[in-house]
Amino acid sequence: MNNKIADIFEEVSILLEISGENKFKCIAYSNAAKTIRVLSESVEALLNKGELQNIKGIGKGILQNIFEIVESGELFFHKELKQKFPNSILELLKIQGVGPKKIKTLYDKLNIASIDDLKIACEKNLIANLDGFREKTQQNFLSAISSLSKNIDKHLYCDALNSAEIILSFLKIQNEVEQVEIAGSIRRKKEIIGDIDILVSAKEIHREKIFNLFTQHEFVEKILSKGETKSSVILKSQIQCDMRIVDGFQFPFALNYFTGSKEHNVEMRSRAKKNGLSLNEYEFSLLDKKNKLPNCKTEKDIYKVLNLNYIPSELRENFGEFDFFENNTIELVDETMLKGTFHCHTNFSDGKNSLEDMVEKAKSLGFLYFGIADHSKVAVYANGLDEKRVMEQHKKIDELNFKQSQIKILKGTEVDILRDGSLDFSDEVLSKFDYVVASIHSSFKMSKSEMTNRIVKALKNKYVSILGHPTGRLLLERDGYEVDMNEIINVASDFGKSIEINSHPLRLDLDWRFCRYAKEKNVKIAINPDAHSIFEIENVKYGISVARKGWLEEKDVINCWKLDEVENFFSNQKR
DNA sequence: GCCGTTTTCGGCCCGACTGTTTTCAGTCG
Repeated sequence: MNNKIADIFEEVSILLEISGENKFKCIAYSNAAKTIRVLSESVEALLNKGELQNIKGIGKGILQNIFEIVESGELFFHKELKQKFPNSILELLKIQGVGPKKIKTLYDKLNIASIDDLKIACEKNLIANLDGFREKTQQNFLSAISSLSKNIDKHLYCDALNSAEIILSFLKIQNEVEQVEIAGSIRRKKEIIGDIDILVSAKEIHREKIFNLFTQHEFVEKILSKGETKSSVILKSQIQCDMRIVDGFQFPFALNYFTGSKEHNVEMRSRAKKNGLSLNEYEFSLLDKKNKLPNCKTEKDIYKVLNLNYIPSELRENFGEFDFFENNTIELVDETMLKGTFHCHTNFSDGKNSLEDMVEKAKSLGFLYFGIADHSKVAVYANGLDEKRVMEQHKKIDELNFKQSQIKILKGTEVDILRDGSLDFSDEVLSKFDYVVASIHSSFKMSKSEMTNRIVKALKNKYVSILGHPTGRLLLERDGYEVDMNEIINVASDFGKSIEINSHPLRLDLDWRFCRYAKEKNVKIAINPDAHSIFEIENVKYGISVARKGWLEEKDVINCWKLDEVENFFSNQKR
């Protein structure tokens, strides 16, 4: 229900904008949608308890609307708005340079209500004759429509990071560049990245040269815009990259601003105002001339002026960080804290490398323990192990453990959760492993409640230690299966089970948005690479990013624990 | 439509860039 209400409010917000409504009314609906989407309790429950109206951003009008949707399943006001325009009209927003105002004009004057309509109108040269539109705008529309079909507006975090790091190293060696940092959603470690933001500080006389070096570099495919402080390009990797250059003293302000998120910035500026200051991307300025202008050399100083402790970039989503950092700080988990991992495949099933090679790689990464979890027998496509081959693998692991003591190899399995929630090995076989990762690899299309029950049943098996990739999503490729993640976390909490953050760049599943709830419920997290080769073991770094973004600390992540603590955790689960 | 440590009305974050204009509206982040 929460998502349904959020969807409706989001659409209302956009449709009101297209209708030319007061923009703050639109923002109010959009804010309400965002607030409702991230509630950890259902709207119905909050409504029953009479607590819904206490939530910031939900006033009298929105509350009435929520009540109507809960009661009748729809919102009359929303239906009425929708009837004013064809359904397809919202897709026009996907086009770069098209916003609500242009949509209104295009619809009123030329009856354009879809991307196809717009393309045809451009090709017929109809746009260039509209008031406020000319030839250039028409060309831009056509080019934006063609990039849309190339899907260049969304990228995996790892791909965007790789491209960004190439640019970063190029800029770092330029003499004219004083400071350079990756900002934007990469710095916030979002799982999906729209574009790359690079921030540079340099003397004004050098700016033009740096912009030229950047835009004329061989990694650039196309220049989108070039101004005095900002330049945008499309890279050969098909990712848009924006670069800004500011003065040295402006750098912390600009870094903070261009890291975002937008929602975080809005709150920063509103807090500045309450402190008699105005904040922009370059500096603080005084609203009340009687005050003294604060001196800020770092981002930490900026937060301090606003009576906040330093907020790590990953947490800047206006997701509760402002309340928390007024009086608290947090030391987020980081890569140096990892002592091992639990979900790696070998060539016993569908991994590319041998047990020995995988263990050697784990040693080289400084791990103290290393869990093997090959597929179970039903995963025929992945050469899953039957009971006999499990025993062979266990024998091999015992031998390797006997031969060396630098790293402890743990015996695990990634057992399939079958359609009915039972597991692919009997309890007797499961009892022979040090730990068990249980995952779904089949029958994705079940109803939300069936899928939730399926996973809950598996979690209740006393031999299950860790729930693997809890939604099965493949980012930008396949949505996860429908599942009530709050309920899964509740059950994991009741039964002392761990949930995996699968660190494969395509998965990053558990999603960071649920980590904080898991932490609240004392559900421990395992950061697992799901490695199918020695190189993929290093993917744990992406899992660390998710964990940081999900507010997790060393104590919340079992891979950060000592070997005996981990072994105790697993054996206690079986009691 | 929401909100309040200058409260029940009058604000609501702020600036760069583009493309259209000839001073600015729209979009974007």
